[in-house]
Amino acid sequence: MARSQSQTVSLADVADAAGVSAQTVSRVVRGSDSVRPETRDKVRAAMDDLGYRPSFAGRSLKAGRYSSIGLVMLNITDTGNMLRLEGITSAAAAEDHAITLMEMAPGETLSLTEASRRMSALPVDGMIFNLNRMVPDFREFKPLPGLDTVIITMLEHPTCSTVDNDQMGCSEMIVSHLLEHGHANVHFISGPELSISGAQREEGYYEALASRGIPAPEVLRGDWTADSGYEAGARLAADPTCTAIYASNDAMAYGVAVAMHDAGKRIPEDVSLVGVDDSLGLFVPHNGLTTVRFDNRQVGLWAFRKVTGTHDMPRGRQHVLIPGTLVKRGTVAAPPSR
Amino acid sequence: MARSQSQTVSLADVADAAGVSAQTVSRVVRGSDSVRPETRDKVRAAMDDLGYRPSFAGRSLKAGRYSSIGLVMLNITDTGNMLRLEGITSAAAAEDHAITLMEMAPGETLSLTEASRRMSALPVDGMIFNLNRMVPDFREFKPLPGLDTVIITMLEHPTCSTVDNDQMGCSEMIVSHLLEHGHANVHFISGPELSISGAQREEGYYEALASRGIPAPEVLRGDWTADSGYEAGARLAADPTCTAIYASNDAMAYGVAVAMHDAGKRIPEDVSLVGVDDSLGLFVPHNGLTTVRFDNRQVGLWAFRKVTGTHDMPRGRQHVLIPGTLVKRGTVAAPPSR
DNA sequence: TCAGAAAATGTTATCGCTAACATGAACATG
DNA sequence: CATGTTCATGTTAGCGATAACATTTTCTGA
Repeated sequence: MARSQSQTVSLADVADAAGVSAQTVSRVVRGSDSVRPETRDKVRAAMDDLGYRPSFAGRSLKAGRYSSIGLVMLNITDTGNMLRLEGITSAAAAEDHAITLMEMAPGETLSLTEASRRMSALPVDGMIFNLNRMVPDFREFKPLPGLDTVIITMLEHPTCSTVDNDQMGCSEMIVSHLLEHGHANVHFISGPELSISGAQREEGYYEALASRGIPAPEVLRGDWTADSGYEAGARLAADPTCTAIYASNDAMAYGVAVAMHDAGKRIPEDVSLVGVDDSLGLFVPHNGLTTVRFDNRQVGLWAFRKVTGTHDMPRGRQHVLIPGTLVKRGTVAAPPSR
Repeated sequence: MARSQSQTVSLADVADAAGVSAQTVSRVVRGSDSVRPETRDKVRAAMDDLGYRPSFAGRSLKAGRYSSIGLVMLNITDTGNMLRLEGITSAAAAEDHAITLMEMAPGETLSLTEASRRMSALPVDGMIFNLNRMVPDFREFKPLPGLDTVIITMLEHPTCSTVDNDQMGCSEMIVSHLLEHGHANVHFISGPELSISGAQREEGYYEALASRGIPAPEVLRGDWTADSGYEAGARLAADPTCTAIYASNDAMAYGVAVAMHDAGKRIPEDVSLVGVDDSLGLFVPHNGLTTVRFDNRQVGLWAFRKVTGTHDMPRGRQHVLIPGTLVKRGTVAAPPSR
C-alpha cells in the first residue's frame, strides 16, 4: 500500500505516520540500539510506506561533513587518467565516500585557483586535482583552508601533497636495461612538448645517459601517436649507429616497429625497442613489446587516502612517486655484432 | 590582512564583519542588483577577509535541489565507458551541474535497486546507470520517485529511458558494406558471451544475413582480446570459402590481421576485414582498418540531457539508439576471382 | 517641503536532520 | 513501598542559506 509520493518525505512525515517523534525515526535510520524492537518495526513500516529517503542536505548540514571528495580532471580520455579515476573511485567506495567529478573544459583558462573555487561550492571535504598538463598558476596556488588538497602531478608543490608515477625512474630503468644488453647508446623519441610526463621521461633519459658519461644523440620529437612514431622510426632506421630505441610511449613504439619492418630491419635482432605504458595487447613481432607499466590505480588510491587521511597516512605535506615496473618481453636483445 | 580561519565561515559571520544583515550578504553572493554598490563592496571585502565560501548543504537544503546528477558505473576501465563519462561530464559542465560518481565494486552483487538506494543518499537530482553487463534485476527495477533515472543500455526498460549505441545497425552496415563489394558471405567473430553489446552485434549480424537469405557460417567465439582474434583468424585462414570477416571489435580484427599475415594471406586482396570501435591508431597493412566508430560522447550527452530535461527533451520514456559511422579504410575489397 | 513611490536593507520562518538535554516509564533494591 | 537506576522516547535548538514579508532609507515631483 505504498502511496505514490511526488513530494519529498521527511523524517517528520515518517514520525507523524508512525506516531513517534522525529528523533526516534532518526534513531531508527541510524540504527541506534536504544529503540524498542516493536517501535523500530513500526517506524520501518512507515518509512517503507511513505518511501522515505534521508536527505543528504539535511544530514550534512548538521554533520558539517559531506563524506565526499572532489576530483578535478583536465581531460578524461586517456588510459592513465582512467585508471587513476578507477583507483580513486574504488578507494572511495571502500571508505564509504562519494566522488564529485568536475571537468575543466578544454577551452577554459586552466587555473587551479579557479577550479578550486568552483569545486568548493560543491559538497566536498577535500579535493584531488589530476593534472596532466601545465597550468599557469601551479606554484602560486594555495589550497582553500579546511579543504585538504592533493595534486596528481610529478612536480613538487610548496603546500599541497603530490603523487604521480615515477617518470624519471622509468627512464633510468629503460636506459639501464638497454645498456646492460651491450648497446653503446640509446635513442629517444619524445612526447609532445607540453606534456609534463613526457618532459620528465626526457629529463630522466638525459640524466641516465649523463650519469654514465654517454653523450645523448639527437632526440626525435613525437606527439604520442603511432604515426609520429612511424616517422621517427623511419629516420632512425636510416641511422646505422642506432641500435637501441626508447620510445616514450607504446603507441610510438608501435609506429617505430612498423617503420623498422618497412625498412627491412628486424626487432630485436637489428634494433632493440622499449616503450612505456604497457597499453598494447598484441605486438607485431609476436614476442611482444618490452615496456614499462605504471600503477596508475595505485596513484589514485594514494591520492584518495592522503586527502581523507585514512590508512594512517602521515599528516604533513608529502611528494610521492610510485615506481613503474619494467615488463621484459621480446624487443630487447644485444646489438648486432659489426 | 586575511585571517587564517580554520572554522567554516557562514553568511552570518560575514554579515557581522560587514555590519549588515545576513540577507544582504546573501544578496551580494547571488549577485542581486538591489544592493548599493558601496554596501556590496563592503560585503565583498568582508567575504575576502574571512575567506567565506557558500555552504553547499545550506544552499541545497533550502533550494530542495542539488544541481548534481549521480552516475553509477560498473567498471570504468574501458574506452567506451570513458567517452560516455566524458560526454556526461562535459554536458554537466555546460549546464552548471556536478557529477557524483559511484562505482559498483566488481565483487558486489550487481543490483540496480541496491545501487539506486545507495545513490539516493547522495546529493543527486537524478541518476544515470551505465550498464555494460547484465544485472539480475534489470526488468524489475523501479526508479525512485522524484529521481529521474536514465539507463545506458541497449535493452529497452519498462519505466526508465534508455540510450546506447546502435549495435544492430552497426552489424547491418558492416554486412551490407561487405556484400556490396561482391562477397558471397561474411564470417563473424563474436565477443564474450556475457557482453550485451557483443550479443547485439551478433544478433544484428544474423539478422542482416537472414534478411538477405544468406545462411550464416559457423560463428567463432572470441573474448575481445587480440589473442582470441589471432586464434579465430588462424582458423579462418585455413577456410578457402572465407573471403570476408567481421570481427566484432578492433582488437580481435588486429589479431585476425596478424594471423592472416602469418598464414601468407593478404588483406584486402585475399580477405576483407572489418572491425568495430575505431580504437586502433596505426594498422599493420598501412592503409588502416575499416571499422565502425560509435559516438559514445553523444550517448553520454543524451543521457545527461534526458535526465535533467534540458535541451527541450521530450518528457516521457524514450529508447534511443545512437547510430555509429562506418569508417572506410583499406581492409575491404572485392573477393579474389577464382 | 512633504507625501508617496521606489530602492535598499532587515526580520522571520523554514528547509531536514541530529546532538544535547529533558522527561517519562519500567524496573531493581533495600 | 519509597527511591534510585536504567532504558525508551520526546523537546529544543541550531547547522547555513534564502523566500517572503516588514521596515527603513532615498529619491521624485508638485
